[in-house]
Amino acid sequence: MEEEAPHLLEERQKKERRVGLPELANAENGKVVLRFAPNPNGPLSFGHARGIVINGSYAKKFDGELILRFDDTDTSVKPPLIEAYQQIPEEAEWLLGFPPHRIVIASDRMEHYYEYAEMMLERGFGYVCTCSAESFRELRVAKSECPCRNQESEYNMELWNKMLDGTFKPGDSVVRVKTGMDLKNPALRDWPALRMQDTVKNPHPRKEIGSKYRVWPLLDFQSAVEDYLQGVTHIIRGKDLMDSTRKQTLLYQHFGWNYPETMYWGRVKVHEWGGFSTSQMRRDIEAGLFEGWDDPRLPTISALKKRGITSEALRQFWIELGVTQKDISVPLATLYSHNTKIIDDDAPRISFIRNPIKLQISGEHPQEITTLVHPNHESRGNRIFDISNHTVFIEEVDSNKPQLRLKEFADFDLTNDNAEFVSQSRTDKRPIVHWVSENDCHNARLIHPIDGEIMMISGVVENHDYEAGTMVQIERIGYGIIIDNSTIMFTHD
RNA sequence: GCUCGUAUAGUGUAGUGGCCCAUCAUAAAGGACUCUCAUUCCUUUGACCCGGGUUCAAAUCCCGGUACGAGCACCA
Repeated sequence: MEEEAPHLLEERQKKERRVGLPELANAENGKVVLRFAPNPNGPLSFGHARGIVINGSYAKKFDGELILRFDDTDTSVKPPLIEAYQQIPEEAEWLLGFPPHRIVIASDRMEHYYEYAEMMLERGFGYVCTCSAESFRELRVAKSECPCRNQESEYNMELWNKMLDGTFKPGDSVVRVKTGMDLKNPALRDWPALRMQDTVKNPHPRKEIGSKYRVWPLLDFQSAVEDYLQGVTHIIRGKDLMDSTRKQTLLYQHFGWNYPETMYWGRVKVHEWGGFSTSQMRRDIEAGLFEGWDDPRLPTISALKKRGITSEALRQFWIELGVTQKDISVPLATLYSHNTKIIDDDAPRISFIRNPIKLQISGEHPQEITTLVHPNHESRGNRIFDISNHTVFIEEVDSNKPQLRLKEFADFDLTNDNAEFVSQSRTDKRPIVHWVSENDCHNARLIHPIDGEIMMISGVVENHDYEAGTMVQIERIGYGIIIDNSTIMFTHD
């Protein structure tokens, strides 16, 4: 049987659960080229991370390339932010663990777009349309052609030159791709490829570009041409761009090109954040509602990084969600759970006392207590608390417990601010609370972003010399990241 | 209005006609370990949108409905 019908044996096998990313159609090892193309109108946000992680992971898996492309062709509606040109590649590298293989800036590639626009006009599958946006909208709905559609290519070139030399003004004309006004899908009918922008009034923020160009490509055209020029083999993007694929495929047919393989993901919301738009965040920051792009309340990559979310957790999170076209809403708990698994084994334990209450200790007791930096790793060393002055701090919420055990120290009975030593060994089920000795702590604050507010919790923290950026486990509170010697940012439970 | 897409436990996700009285994770609840409300481990709860059809056999294919989302921008 093995020889005659091996497939029958194979089919008996239990199907294994697929883990990780789904298969990529027509992917040849070493020849896969993917791209992620954000508008640099702000630094990367949580949602962008999906594009970086998914495309980057496929590039890595197939030993291919990831292009990071700045689609910065709009200077008025969503103008680029100059800092983003540097910040985005840094954030992309942080997220991926490797830098993008190529970086392409659309505003550096205008001559190419012009070249293909002219080719389109010369070959007769594009035309300069001088109808107003409103009147064309009516034509699109009515499935009727506009008069400009049947112009000779010489005349189109004439009008094109009027766009280039500024005889035409923004709004006067636009270059359209001839796809058909009778197409079933209204979104595809003779779509606009290039338009004019007033770059004197709204100069491009890159100073080498500034007011250099009047005519600018729109996304569908620029992206399509650039994907071709860069040899992109696979496009993975949001399903809101499905009609973009259809538009671009029609353009590719005109040029005689083959469109890349495409995959889409659905819309993602986070329970705690709702939707998020870069433009809106930019307005809010400029209005002073937030401290900056890395304000811990914001769903940006820089904020998450600053709060102590690891890139590894972000990668696992997005890969786990996969590339389904479902519109989903996920809780942050999922991301936090990944993060906990990554940091816990390494995070030193530290005591932070919120709203500290000072306690005088009476009775015979040890002068010094030693406890582990990490309960699962003795090799990580000890923490030492000196209580020779008989003074410790506990949290205010613990101070109303008449009987308690100071963790790793001893059982005590409380009366007001006095703690009577009972026993060093554990004698009953009294609650165990964390504490610090007055001799080994200093004033500190815990920054806790919650519900759109930033709570500043003052207290005392045990003395430590952890560097900024160290992830710690704050005993009985959660995980946090060291900001400086007297500041910890709360990361999550 | 036209066009397109999606629909599996609370939340995500696997599943492409028999292996599925449905996978894994997360969440919740309970428990073990533990001198943290941490980590680790164990247990439990819990789902194929609805209605037809095709087939010996459907979560999986087809049709209809419903719900949700997206596009129809001189934004990306």
